[in-house]
Amino acid sequence: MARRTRGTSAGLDRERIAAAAVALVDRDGLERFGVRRLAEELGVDPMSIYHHIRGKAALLDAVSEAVLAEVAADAGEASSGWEEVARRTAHGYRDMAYRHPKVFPLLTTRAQTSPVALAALERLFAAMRAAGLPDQVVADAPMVLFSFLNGHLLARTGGGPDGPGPMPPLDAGAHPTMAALAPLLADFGSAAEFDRMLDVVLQGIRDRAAREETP
Amino acid sequence: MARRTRGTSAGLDRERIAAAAVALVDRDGLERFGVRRLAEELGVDPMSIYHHIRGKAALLDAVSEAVLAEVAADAGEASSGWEEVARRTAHGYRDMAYRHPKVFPLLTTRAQTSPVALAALERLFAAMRAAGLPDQVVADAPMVLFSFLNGHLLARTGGGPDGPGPMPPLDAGAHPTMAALAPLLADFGSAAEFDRMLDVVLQGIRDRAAREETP
DNA sequence: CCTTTTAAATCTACGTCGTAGGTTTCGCTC
DNA sequence: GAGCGAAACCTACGACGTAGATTTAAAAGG
Repeated sequence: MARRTRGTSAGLDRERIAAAAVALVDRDGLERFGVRRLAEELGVDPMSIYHHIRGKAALLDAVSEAVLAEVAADAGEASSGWEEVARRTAHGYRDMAYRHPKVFPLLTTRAQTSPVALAALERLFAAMRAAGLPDQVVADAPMVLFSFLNGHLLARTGGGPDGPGPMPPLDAGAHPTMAALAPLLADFGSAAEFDRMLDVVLQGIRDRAAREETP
Repeated sequence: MARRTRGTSAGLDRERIAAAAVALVDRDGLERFGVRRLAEELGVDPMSIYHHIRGKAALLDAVSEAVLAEVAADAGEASSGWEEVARRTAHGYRDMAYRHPKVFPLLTTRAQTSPVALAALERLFAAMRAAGLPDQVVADAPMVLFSFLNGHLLARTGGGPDGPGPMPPLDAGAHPTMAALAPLLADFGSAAEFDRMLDVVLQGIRDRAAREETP
C-alpha cells in the first residue's frame, strides 16, 4: 500500500491501463468496474488515470478495443474461399467472447469503427466479392453474420454479472413442444451447437447468392 | 412538488412503477436512469419504490418485462405456416425495439424466461414442428432467429446513449471493397434492409430443413 | 551546474447514486 | 377508540465519476 510521492512516474500509459482494465472486468464484471477500483488495482490515485484516458466512457472504449485486437491475429492464408474466411472469423470471434465473457457485451453495444474491426470486415467483404457473389448479398452477408454472432454470444456468455444462469424448469403442460425438444436444447453453449447454427446462417447466404445470380 | 405526508397512499404499485420507468428510460436513456430520478418522476420518495420492487436490478427486470409484453399482443391466426409465424414474430419484435430503442439492450442481456417470452418461443417451435421440420432444425431455428434479431436490432438502435451515430468516413484506400459497396450499405436501418436480412436467415433454416429431411 | 519548464501524479472536494435502518402516519378491524 | 399492519417518508453511509488546484521529479536551456 506504499503510496508514491507526487511527481514520480508510475509507468502508466494507455496500453497498461487498458490491460489492467480488461483483467479487472474479466475478474469482477462490468457492474463492479470503475475508475477507483481500477486505480487501486494499479496502485495509483484514481485521478492519475485521467491523464491518459479522458473518462470512464473512453476507458470502456479502450477495453473493447483491446479485446478486439486479440481476434485479429489469426487471419489465416488469403487463398481460401469466402466460407472458410467467414468460418475462421466467426471462430476467432467466438473464442475471444468466451475468453472475456464479461467484456463481450461492450462490443455489441458500441459501434465498432476501430481499425482492426474494419480490417476484419474488409477481409470478409473482399473474399465474398472475389467469389463472385452478387453485390447486394455481399453487402448484407457480413452484417447478418455479425448480428447473429453478437446475439448468439451475448446469450451464451450471459451478458449479465453471473453468466447465463441455469435454465429454469419449464412447464411441460404450457409448453409441450419445448418440453418434447428438451433433449435437443440441452447442448446450450457447446461448440457443436455453435457450428450448427453458424452453418444455418452460412447456408442462407449461399442460397441467397445462388438465387440472385440466376433470377 | 407538494410532498405527501407520511402514511397517505401514493397509489404506487408494480405496474405503475414499471410504466413510469419505461417512459423514463425512453426519454433519458439507461445511463441516466436511476431510482432517485424515477421517484422524482412519480412525485414520491425514493425509498417508497422499494416497498414494491426489491432494488434497481428488479426494476430493470420489470422494465424489460413491460416492453416484452407489448409484442405478445399481435400473434395472428394460428393457421399460418411457420415462415409466416416467424416473420410476424420478427416484425413485432422489431417494432417494439424501435419503439423503445433505449430499453432494448436490456432484453439482450437478461435471460428471457418470462411467460410472454416463453409463449412466443413455444408458438415458433410448435409451428415449425407442425410443418414437419426435422427436430434438430426445429430446436435450433428459433435460437438462430432471435440471436440474429437481438444482434441486428442492437446495432440499429445503437444500444448506447445516443443512437447508432453517423457512419464515419471510411478510408477508400485501406478498404476498397467496402468503399465500392458503400451505396448498398447506405440503407442502414431501413425496413427493406431488415426484410432482406431476415430472409437470409429464414432461407438458411428452410434449406437446412430440406437437407436433413433427405439425408 | 544551476535555473526554468513541463508533465505526471496526487489531494481535495462536490454532487449523485443505491440502499440499510428507523420513524411516522393512515385506514382497517375488533 | 385501541391496536395493528402496511405504506410512505427521513436520515445516513459508503462508493462513484470527475473538476480544479497542488506538488514534485525529471527534462530542457543557459
